[in-house]
Amino acid sequence: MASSTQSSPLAGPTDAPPDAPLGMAEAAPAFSPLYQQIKTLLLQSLQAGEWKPGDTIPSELELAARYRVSQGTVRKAIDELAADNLLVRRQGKGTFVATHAEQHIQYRFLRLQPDAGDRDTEGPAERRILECRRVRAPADVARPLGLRTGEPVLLVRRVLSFRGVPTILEDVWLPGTPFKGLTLEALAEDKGPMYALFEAQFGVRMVRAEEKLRAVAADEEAAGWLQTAAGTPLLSVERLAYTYKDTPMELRRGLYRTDRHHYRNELN
Amino acid sequence: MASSTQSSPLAGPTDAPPDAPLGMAEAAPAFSPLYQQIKTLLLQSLQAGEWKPGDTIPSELELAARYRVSQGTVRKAIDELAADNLLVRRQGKGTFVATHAEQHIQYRFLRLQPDAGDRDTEGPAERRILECRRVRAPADVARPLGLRTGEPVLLVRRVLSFRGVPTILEDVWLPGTPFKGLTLEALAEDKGPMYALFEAQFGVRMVRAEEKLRAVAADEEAAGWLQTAAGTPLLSVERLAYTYKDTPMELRRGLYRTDRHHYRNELN
DNA sequence: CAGTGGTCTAGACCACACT
DNA sequence: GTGTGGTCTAGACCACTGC
Repeated sequence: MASSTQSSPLAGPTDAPPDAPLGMAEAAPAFSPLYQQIKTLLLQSLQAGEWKPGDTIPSELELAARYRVSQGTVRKAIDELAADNLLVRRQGKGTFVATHAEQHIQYRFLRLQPDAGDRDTEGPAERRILECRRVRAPADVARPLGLRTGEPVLLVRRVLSFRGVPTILEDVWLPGTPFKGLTLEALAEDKGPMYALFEAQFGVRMVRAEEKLRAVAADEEAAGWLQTAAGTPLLSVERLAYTYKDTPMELRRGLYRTDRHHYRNELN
Repeated sequence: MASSTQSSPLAGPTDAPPDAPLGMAEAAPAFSPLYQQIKTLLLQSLQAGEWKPGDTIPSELELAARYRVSQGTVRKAIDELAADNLLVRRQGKGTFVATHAEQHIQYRFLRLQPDAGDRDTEGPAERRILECRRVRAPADVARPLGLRTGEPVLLVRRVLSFRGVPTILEDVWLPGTPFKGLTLEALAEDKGPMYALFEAQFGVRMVRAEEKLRAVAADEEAAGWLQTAAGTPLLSVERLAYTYKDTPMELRRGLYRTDRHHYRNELN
């Protein structure tokens, strides 16, 4: 099996045309290893919802049989998906679709931490939804989300508090179509991460995100919500979150108080 | 070879004692796979300077022969080290020790980016060393570096400018012993990343780092160096950088202007 | 061409979880 | 015990680099 260069047991679309011109019209023939093709197929199954967050996917041997490759090959594909946090392996139990719910430690994307000392006594954040409105997307929201200016979007504004201290004020912008039906009530009643609700209610799983940080001065409104003085330095965090296939699905603009907390980052 | 549970072809220190009590005194027997042991050995060779940054390490087959394991096993060990950015694989050429010099895109740890638009015209940073002094470590510097208060450390203060605009003011604290002989002149003459100089001159390779970010107001001194007004919100970035074996080797406290730049982060 | 890393296989066995 | 992921091997062949 491993020999015939690009026989591809699955007639995948990644194959080069069987009679590509020898002159090579443009790009390289784009050799793609078998395990990459498997990875793509698994990704498609995930995206299509064949297996939902929290589900266990078929065993390595099953998948190997389905795709007509060796166990080692599907293993390598799964390894990469697990490295990207799309799948979670659990020895003896199986391989699971990653989820923002019950993800042993919640708030996977929230990098704000209490300063030393308060580590243990912190407890979970108290959430307060200020509003949830359907609006037309301003240009600076539409562009990053890949929408056109004026298309309908949802705007959720909320405040997170720790130990009673309002610490985060954020606006969450969501494209209107995939999140049709999201209400303030649903958000207010929900416990657990917002991204878990997105999975359960709308089948949208956030996979990765990019953040841009700045230091800004609190304006009157922000100062009010965060119970601090206007002009106080705040950490501005703009997050663009993506689903499968690198599709942007959420724009979040937050202001963080950093007098008792800090934003923690690891560099490798 | 793969069978005898823990025969360990290399008599590594990770082996469980051959006659551990069946009652299991305390922790688990700590089963450690072969490839992990190989990884540890490679790490030791790196740390000992057997192969220096930029060097090519022995081929997979050579290492497999040396350690008496299969190629696949050393491959997995190297894979993990490459994932941690300690090694770099180059097909057809070999496996190399990662380096901060010539690392195709420099400043691996600097996350500050020009805002959209200025991307191309930015060019390299202009550096100005303000001072380089030998001092006694204050408590808040000694602790994170794993030193005792009052031990000798080096303090380097510098300003980085982009397109003529002073943007970063930072204090770099280094333990005195490993960096004995570092002078302002050496720093001033050097081009290229500071971490490349550390590798070349002192054999210290920075492997990973942790950063804590905050928004703060510029005091008079910072405002002066950064040519801005006192009270301007600045991004405070405290970085602890580690060498091999998770040894902290540098503490850096920086203030970033974020009016034309932002701190970019990827969440996975 | 030889040498390096990269892919793929087939099969054996180990560690872990559930029943 | 059965089934799952995890480790290890041995060998074949492919892709890339440089002599």
